[in-house]
Amino acid sequence: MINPVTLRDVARAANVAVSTASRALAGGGLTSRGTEARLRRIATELGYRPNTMARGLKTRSSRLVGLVVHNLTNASFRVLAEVVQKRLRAEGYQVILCITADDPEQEAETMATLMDQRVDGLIICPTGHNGALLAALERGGTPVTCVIRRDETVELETVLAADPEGAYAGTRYLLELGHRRIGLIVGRKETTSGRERLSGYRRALEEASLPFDPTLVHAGRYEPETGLAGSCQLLDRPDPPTALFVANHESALGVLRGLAERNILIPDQMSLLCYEDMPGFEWQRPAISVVDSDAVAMAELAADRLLRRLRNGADAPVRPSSEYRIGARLIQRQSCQPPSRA
Amino acid sequence: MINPVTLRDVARAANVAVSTASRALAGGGLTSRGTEARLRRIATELGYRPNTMARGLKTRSSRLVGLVVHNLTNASFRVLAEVVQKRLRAEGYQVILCITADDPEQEAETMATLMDQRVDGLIICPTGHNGALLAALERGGTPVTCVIRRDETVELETVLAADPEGAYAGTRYLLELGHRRIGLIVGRKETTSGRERLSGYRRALEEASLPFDPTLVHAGRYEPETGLAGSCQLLDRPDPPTALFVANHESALGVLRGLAERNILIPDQMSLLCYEDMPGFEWQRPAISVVDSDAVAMAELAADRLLRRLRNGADAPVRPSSEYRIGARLIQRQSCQPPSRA
DNA sequence: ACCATATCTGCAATCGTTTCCAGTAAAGGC
DNA sequence: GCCTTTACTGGAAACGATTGCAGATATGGT
Repeated sequence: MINPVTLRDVARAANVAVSTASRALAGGGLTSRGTEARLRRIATELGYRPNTMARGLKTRSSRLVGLVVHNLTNASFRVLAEVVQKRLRAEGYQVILCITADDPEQEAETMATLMDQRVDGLIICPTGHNGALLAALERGGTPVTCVIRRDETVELETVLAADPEGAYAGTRYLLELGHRRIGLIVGRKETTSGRERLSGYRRALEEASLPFDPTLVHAGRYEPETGLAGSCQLLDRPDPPTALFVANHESALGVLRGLAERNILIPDQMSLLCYEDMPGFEWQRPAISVVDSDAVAMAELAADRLLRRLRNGADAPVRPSSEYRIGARLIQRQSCQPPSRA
Repeated sequence: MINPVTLRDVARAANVAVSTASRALAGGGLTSRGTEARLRRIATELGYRPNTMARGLKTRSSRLVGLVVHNLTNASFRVLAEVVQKRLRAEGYQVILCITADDPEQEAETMATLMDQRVDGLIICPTGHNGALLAALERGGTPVTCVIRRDETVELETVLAADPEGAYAGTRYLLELGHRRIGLIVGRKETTSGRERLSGYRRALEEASLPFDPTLVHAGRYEPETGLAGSCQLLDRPDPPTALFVANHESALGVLRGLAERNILIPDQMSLLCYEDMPGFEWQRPAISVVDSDAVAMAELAADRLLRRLRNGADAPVRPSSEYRIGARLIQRQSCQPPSRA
């Protein structure tokens, strides 16, 4: 930096001590109104900007928070990043973006560097394999808020989608349309969302006194390839389902292709319902009906919870476990109909 | 932080001065091999992690770089964020994510806080209204690399897509298929990309000795609504074009809907070519052909250029202007055909 | 007039590092 | 064995802010 005008420069220009300058610029009425105004004027004249590192060193707060996500391709993560960044900036915090690719090792490394930066807080979608590190952070006084996924190994403030209810509502919607054979393409059982969405599906089936047919379920990673593989499995059997419930928007791309390649028309020959909304679904013709997990609300809540604890300082009342759920909404568009032939 | 084990603690535990401890852990052979090993051992035993703020205060480098983009919805920005984050992290830098919504005021505010953080460098897609601030940063010794868009008001290292060539290649491809009336849906003239893509389109037309018909061009923001409006304008005329060149992937969503609503089949009744690839295009049936501006390559190059200057320190050879262009690639899929009836 | 109080200001220590400057001890040259 | 060089190490001063403490001035009560 060529022009590092420091507090000392400001103080010198105003003929006061640095301490006075500091107090004046901090406001809070610790100096006379006169000096405060004068210092403020001189500071802006000189273009003084406080050095965050020096301040942080002294005050032990960096005004930095870490945001740790698996990627930015998934719409939930993307929204999370946008919303969190916006909300935190409004409160004077900067966001350090970290991407782990859902890899525990990268996650651990990331956390180490975030601790080095002395971040004031952390919003993370955990892999589930570094609970100890997260707990250590929290114990050290750095609030941690988990989002989208829970780390099962440890008790932390966590914001989740109401997946069981969402999947239940979606399945029930299809059932009420008259579908009896509903294919489910869902996430792996290792993930919270995978398990919970499956459970909601099963509950709706049970309630309708329909047997659970495991061959109608295809589980895989959240990728288009999964959807394609799933549609092969489900559509090419002698008794294909009349409706497909795709529990992730990335897999949905593969499913759409699977359907198109077989010239199966939506919604006339096959009803399609997806989990998690994305821009393309609304614009697609026919527009895809979805159960939206409301990533915006989740992100807002996560930011809110973290900010609350950030404000309280380390002496915040630490509840041992607090889990928040954001309700899912069924958005009916054009991709679901009663089955053509009962 | 409950456990802030400092260098002093390490030094004390090893019975040496802090300065020795500092040198030992820094490596570089300024201490005997024995003490270095011992200090290193003790440091890990105690779980010592250097305080980035204290170090930064002294060394005048924060190992932080700002990444400023308009949003994360656009695929180019998303890729930029992912790639830049990854490359910089590999070199020990953390990325501060900033989102401006293409708003000059937010951009200015963002830049101020980034300067406060004493970021070591900046990668930005500028709005074009804060050139002075960017220039000031650069002059102050903080390297700034612009990407995707250029700030016309000032000379900075800039990485751009080869938009004129890309649009030319795309248009030419359609011309060679035999199309003579090609609709263009493009960005606003205020943006570099909008102007340059239009110019490439015109050049291809001229070369083919075809007249430029301004009524075949629809310009607007990079949003689905633009595509929808554009398709209304172009498709509902008595003499609609036989091919559509959509110069942005977000508008493409609107165009796809416009076509679907009119039951116009791709590629039989209308050829469709888009600018900028996105995952959906490949999975769509028919798969959409694109001119891809290769956001990954742009991001890599931007990160490379910034890193190079970061390594050289402020004494880097500052070339007054250096503009890099990343070539576009035509990816032929299934959405383009010769026109059905000449 | 005098003292207690309230208001403001300055000095100096501190946060956790790095780095300059000496100083000590070992090594080597003669 | 003495002197120069080399190899390590320790002390102390930064970096740029905040903040406890004490001193100085103004204010008010009597």
